[in-house]
This record gives sequence, C-alpha cells and structure tokens, in this order.
Amino acid sequence: MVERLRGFRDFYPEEQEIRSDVFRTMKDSCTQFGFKEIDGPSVENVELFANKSGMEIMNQMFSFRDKGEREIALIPELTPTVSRMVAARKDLVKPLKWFSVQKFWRYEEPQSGRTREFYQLNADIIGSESYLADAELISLGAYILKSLGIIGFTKIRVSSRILIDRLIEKYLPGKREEVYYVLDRWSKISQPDRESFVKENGIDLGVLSSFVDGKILEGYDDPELQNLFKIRDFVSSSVGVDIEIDLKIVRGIAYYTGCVFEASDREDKFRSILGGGRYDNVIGQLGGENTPATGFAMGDVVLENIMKSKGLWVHKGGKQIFLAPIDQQGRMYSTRVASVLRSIGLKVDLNVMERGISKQLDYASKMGYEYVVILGEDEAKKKTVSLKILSSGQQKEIPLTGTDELFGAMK
RNA sequence: GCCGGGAUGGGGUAGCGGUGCAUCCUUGGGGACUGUGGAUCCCCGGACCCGGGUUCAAAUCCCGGUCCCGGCCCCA
Repeated sequence: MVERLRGFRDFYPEEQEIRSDVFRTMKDSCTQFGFKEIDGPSVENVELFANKSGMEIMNQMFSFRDKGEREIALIPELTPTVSRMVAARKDLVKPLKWFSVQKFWRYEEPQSGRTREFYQLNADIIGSESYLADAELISLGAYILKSLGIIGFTKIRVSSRILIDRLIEKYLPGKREEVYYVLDRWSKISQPDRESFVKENGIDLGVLSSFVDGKILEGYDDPELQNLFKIRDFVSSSVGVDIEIDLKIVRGIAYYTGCVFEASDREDKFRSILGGGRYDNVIGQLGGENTPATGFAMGDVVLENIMKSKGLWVHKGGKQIFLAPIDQQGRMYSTRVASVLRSIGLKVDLNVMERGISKQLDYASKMGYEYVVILGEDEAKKKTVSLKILSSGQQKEIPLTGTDELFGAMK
C-alpha cells in the first residue's frame, strides 16, 4: 500500500465536520468585523519569497522547477501573495480589510503543533498606518478566540519593534540582534544559559532584566508606547479582552516594522496560536506604492491541540434523521418522505442497503443519528411516518402532513 | 538538517529465539429471525513496517531505510 506523505494529514468525516465548524466560526467572525474574503494561488514564483524572507524560509519551502523551467514553490505564508495582489492593483480603495483561510506548506520536521501542510486564517488591514488598524486587528483575533470558546485559556501580548529599537539604542546600543535573540527565547532557555549568553555578548543583565519584566517602561515617555496603551484600551473596549504589553514579544520575522503581537495558551504548553504584526515596507518592496499594512495568521494545528486539551474539539451539528424502510413499499415511500423532510431543511440520510430493520437501527445508532424514521407498507398506506428517538427508544406514528411543525423544532 | 523513543488485522492489544493455523477485545461484510430485534444466533474477511544479516530456527536478536510520536533549529 502507498503511504501518506510525511507530515501530511487525512481528514475523515468525523474529524472534518469539526474542522468545518471551526473554520466557519473564524470566517463568520471576520465577516462580522467587515473583512472581505480573498483567495489566491497555491504556488508562486520563488522570487516572491526570496526577496523578503531570508535564507531560512527558502530552505523550508516545497519548491521545484515546472515544465516551463520556472522555479516555483508551494506557498509557505500569505503575506507575500497579499502584498503582490495589492501592489498589482492601484485602484483598490483603502483601507482594505481582507481575510482568507487556506492551505500552506513548509518542508520541516513534523512535531507537536507542526505539520508540513496546514491551514491558516490570515487577516490583514492594508492602507492604514494608524494604531487603530493594529487595534482592530487584535480585536478581531481576540473575538475569534472568544467565539471558539478559548479566550479564557489564552493570553494576548503586544509589543512594538519601534519601541524596542529605541530602548535598545538608548540602553544597550549596538546589541539589537543579540537582544532580539535572547528576548524571543527568554522563557524557553534556562537561567544559566541566559546568564552565559548575556555575558558572552557583553549585555548588561540588569538592564536586560528590566526589558523582560517591563520595569524599563516605567516613566518612559514615547509616542510608540502611548500607541500601545491606546491599542490596549481599544481592544478592551471593543471586545472586552485584556491584552498585555510585553517586550519579550519580538516575533522572528524579518519584515515586521512596528506593532507585533501574539496569542498563546496561558500555561505556555503549546506553540503560539496566533501571531502577527505591522509590515509597512513589503508592498513597496514588491514594486507597489509604499503602503502601510498590518496582519496576523492563525494556524489550525496548534488551535486543534489547545481545543482538544480543553475538550472543545467536538462537532456541534444539527439533528440528523435516518430513514429506515423495512419492505419494498417502504423503500418507494421513503423517497417521498425524504423529499418532504429535506424541503423543510432537515438533514436526511436514506438507507441504500436492502437489509432488515435490525441492521438499519444498528447502523443509525453507530453513525450517531438522533432519529430514525421507520417506513413500511402500513405507513405508506396511511401516509404517516413512525419516528423513533434513539436516545430514549420512544416511538410514535405521525401523519406526513404534520411533519413540518414536529421536525421544525428539531433543527 | 540534527537528536531521542516507537512500529503486531481498520482501532486497541498479548507474545519478545522453537511449544496448535500469532492471543484477546473491538470494528467491517453476509445470512437467519419476514414490522421494532440499535437483539440473539451462525458464517466470512483482516496483522508481525520494508530490506539485509546472525541462527538449525526470527514477530522476537543485529544493521540500514521508511513512517509515527517527541525535542533542537526555525516559526512566515
């Protein structure tokens, strides 16, 4: 048998229906915030990523040469595509609020929270350099976490590269790379490792500690810090979620220019669930007008880990009905009953095996149906249906013309 | 790319050099029961990851590979 490729996943119905619920929740949230859905290609010319993303990303792409000798790659992220789309259209009315849910690919070692093919929700606001755009975007992220029922298990932290750069310039001049590196990994590395790294790189541990705990911000007056305060207040007011200003949030991406943020579970047991920031230079670098932009991405893999750990990875579907004909008259009649029930919006599964009532009930039960409608010669003659409620075993016969009101309440 | 730990029917497992056709549960298909049996009874299907090696003998020991689960790197 041919095996599934490493790092890829199959989704069987019982799994897929949950995924559909989750994606629908995310998309509905975006729509409620006035974001418009977009979609783009699954492959792009590698140059699109080469320019902006650096070496690491090049090594982690599924790239190949096509029949026309073009070097192309399965997209590892959306930002370059979005930027390309914006750069190509000068007539777009700003600001743009766009979102998409689609697949991405990265050739990495699969492990917890990471696969080679995954879905991401991307949301971007393009054309506004105001803190309002960052605040609206973070609000959207918080709203989605709320809609999914996990806001209580997560924390959202925000920072700014402009602010960090100024602080580094003032207190630890010339150590930008090193400070970024150690802040990003602060909670992942041990105390002795921190100290030796700091010592080796000639960084003052006392000053660095005040970055970590935020003491350095006390009494510091800076317009970018004021923006972070405003963002915090905006999010609190718009979605009732408290976010935290934390200088340890630097994000690894080369192209971020201002506000950066991420959401993670409170115990930091998983990878970050959502991450993003401001990328004001990318669209201009791709040949478009200089256009400020901010966005975030949220992957399905970590989300699934967290929701499963909280028992929230479950399907919340409507009632489903199985039609079980027990004889030839019942089979003919069942198509008519199916038609009537479907016309009032119910999900109706019709038996397609010529087998007895026992096996049909067994099947319906294993498939998780709530109701079975038993149909035979008697029902066909009387124009009725026999409704059996599987959870209780109760059964009653009702006229087909009366199904509207009866089943209406089931939806 | 690097480092650990794993791999027995669809799922979960027992066996860890030879003792009956690889154990048990579950799952799947069919039949009987010809309107209540999501029962019962009967029948059937289905596995030692792949390739080498050691040995009289390998699911079992050794080596390599593949895949899975973690971790590093990195996280767009």
